[in-house]
Amino acid sequence: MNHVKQAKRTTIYDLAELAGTSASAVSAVLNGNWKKRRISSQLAEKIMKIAEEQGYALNMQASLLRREKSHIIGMIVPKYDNRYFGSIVELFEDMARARGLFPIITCTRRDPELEIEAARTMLSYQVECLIATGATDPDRITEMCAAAGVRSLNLDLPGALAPSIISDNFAGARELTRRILVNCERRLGKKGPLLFIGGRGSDHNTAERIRGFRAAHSDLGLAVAEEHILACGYAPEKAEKALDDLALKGDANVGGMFVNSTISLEGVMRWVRRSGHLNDDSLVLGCFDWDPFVSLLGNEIEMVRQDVPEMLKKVFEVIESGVSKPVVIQVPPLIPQM
Amino acid sequence: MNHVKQAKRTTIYDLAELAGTSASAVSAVLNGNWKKRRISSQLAEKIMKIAEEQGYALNMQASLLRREKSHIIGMIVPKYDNRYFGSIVELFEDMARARGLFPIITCTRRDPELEIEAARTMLSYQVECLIATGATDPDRITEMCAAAGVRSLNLDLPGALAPSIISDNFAGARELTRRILVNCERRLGKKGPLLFIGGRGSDHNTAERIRGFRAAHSDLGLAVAEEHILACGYAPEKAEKALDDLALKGDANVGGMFVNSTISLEGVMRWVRRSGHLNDDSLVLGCFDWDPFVSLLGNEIEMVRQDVPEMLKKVFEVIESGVSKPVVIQVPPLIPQM
DNA sequence: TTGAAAGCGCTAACAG
DNA sequence: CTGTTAGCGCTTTCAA
Repeated sequence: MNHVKQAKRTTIYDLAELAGTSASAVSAVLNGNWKKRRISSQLAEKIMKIAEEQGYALNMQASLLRREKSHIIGMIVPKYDNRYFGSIVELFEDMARARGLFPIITCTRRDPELEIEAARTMLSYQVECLIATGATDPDRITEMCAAAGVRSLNLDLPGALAPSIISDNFAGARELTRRILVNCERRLGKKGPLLFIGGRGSDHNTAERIRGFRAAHSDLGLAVAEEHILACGYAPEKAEKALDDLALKGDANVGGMFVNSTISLEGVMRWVRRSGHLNDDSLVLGCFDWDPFVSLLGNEIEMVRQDVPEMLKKVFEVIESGVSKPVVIQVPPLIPQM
Repeated sequence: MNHVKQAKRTTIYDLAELAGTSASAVSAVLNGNWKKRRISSQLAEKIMKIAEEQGYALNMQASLLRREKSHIIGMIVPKYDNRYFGSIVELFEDMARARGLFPIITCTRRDPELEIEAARTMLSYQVECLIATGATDPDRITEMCAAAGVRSLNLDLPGALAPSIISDNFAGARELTRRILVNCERRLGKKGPLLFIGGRGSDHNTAERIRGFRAAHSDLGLAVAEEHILACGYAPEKAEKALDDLALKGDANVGGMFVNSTISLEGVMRWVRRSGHLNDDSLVLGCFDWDPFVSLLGNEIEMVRQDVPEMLKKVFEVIESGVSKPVVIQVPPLIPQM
């Protein structure tokens, strides 16, 4: 093992010279397709040994330039601050590698400009496929990709121009709402109506969840007041403020809440603690999202967990099937036994 | 905007032909260094317009192959399942981009094999610098990088061969322990001794935190029993089981605990809830880590938050200064006012 | 069983 | 002010 700092990296030409052979032989051996070329195993071993000794590392840029396929797969993701996106990224990397692909991921902080900047960069890196997770403007990304002849997919939030894999937000929200209502009756003796809080009314998922929320109410003959739907955004402070505003209007005597994400739940819980509803069963909560600490919060908060493994399974199925029509695949979320 | 699916991507030669000029002019214009070449702004604008129309995207592989520097910076990170690593990744991407670097990040699940596999791949992609975050075997990575003439840095967990930026675990743990002891006295009327739980005894951070834990006890003339140091690993189940075992030995009458991470805290809290210490102030906790839900758990859990912005600032300072000696830079963690 | 050579798309001298 | 040219390191025919 030599530790000489080399100004220039070792190339296959260096190895060829050391082995007394040619660059093409070295290339073939190092790529493992040397039986096809019927290179003597003697030469092959010699080359491998020398490569090892020299600490040779392939120059992927050169390799990729010459090759037709890059085997790079890209993903853009909005945030790393919750378990949902964290598990998407972790599992995506795993599954991509298992398929011989090289995953590159970038976080765009829900910033539309950054999203398309990131997409452009990924295209420069010759991604073969780009997955836009929770993108604010997925169709713009799809258009960019299409122009470069690259396929794209939407995950979590759907787009109109590419295949989309999303949770079944309507069914999940309806069932979650139903459970919160049941818990209300059991614990408070009265059935709702509930408050909906968190998320953006403009995003598809939130709209679908509100629809499910309404459906569950009307299933039981309950009416939902317009002012009890608070799609105030995702940030904790926004949820906290929305509840303060509601309380100021003297209208905070709801028995239960449907919270649209753990991030919003953070704000809700801060408000709850502040306003003295702590742990006394007087507030019945449900959250369309999952985090291990939530079940330890002590309010028996019902959770809906999006089925990340199944969603990613579908993602790779779509990629491998070659489908690029704008279908929407809905994956049922997981709801623990009641 | 043409939406024709092109089998072949547009190159600078295509653009040059369309603009009636040469590839080098196109290259210069697209790279922004055309005033150096004193290309007429007329030509420049024409080229840019055509590039736009054609949806041209640079082939980074070709560009990088020719250029001397890749401007790619790599990071490996153990997990995405907690706020600490999540914020490291998010901020790292930001800071890298702000410096004109392209960040590539990969998650290695605390798997030593995956770590070096990932490092090797990043080297193939010509990273100029590799940051090993919380690596189980940082020195092996440093050696690989050194052999390829690439600089490397350790973050969160130190190594012996490259600069390391880590939290001041000793001081942080000592202060956290002191606070837990004060809380014990205030809430329970007795001062410790405490239990230490979570982490691996073999990792530097855990060892330093145990040292700080011990120091805070001896500052107050308290002794720490060997069997009250439970470096049982990070997984929640391991913490839960360790506490069960301790309780079985009839030795669970500790007044307070120092929990080594939010991941371990998850297991601790499950055990607490199960064993009936819920919310009754009979258990005083502190956690060397931060998560917004922890402050909502209701046990007044003291937290130490690692100073991610400051740590990453140091990382880039070291990179930019060109230092590659194995120094260890310790960043004080943040502890909220008492 | 092996080597020579072309060329992937781009950049940077250098020569006008 | 602009074009020609020589590679970057690798893969892959093709010829021997």
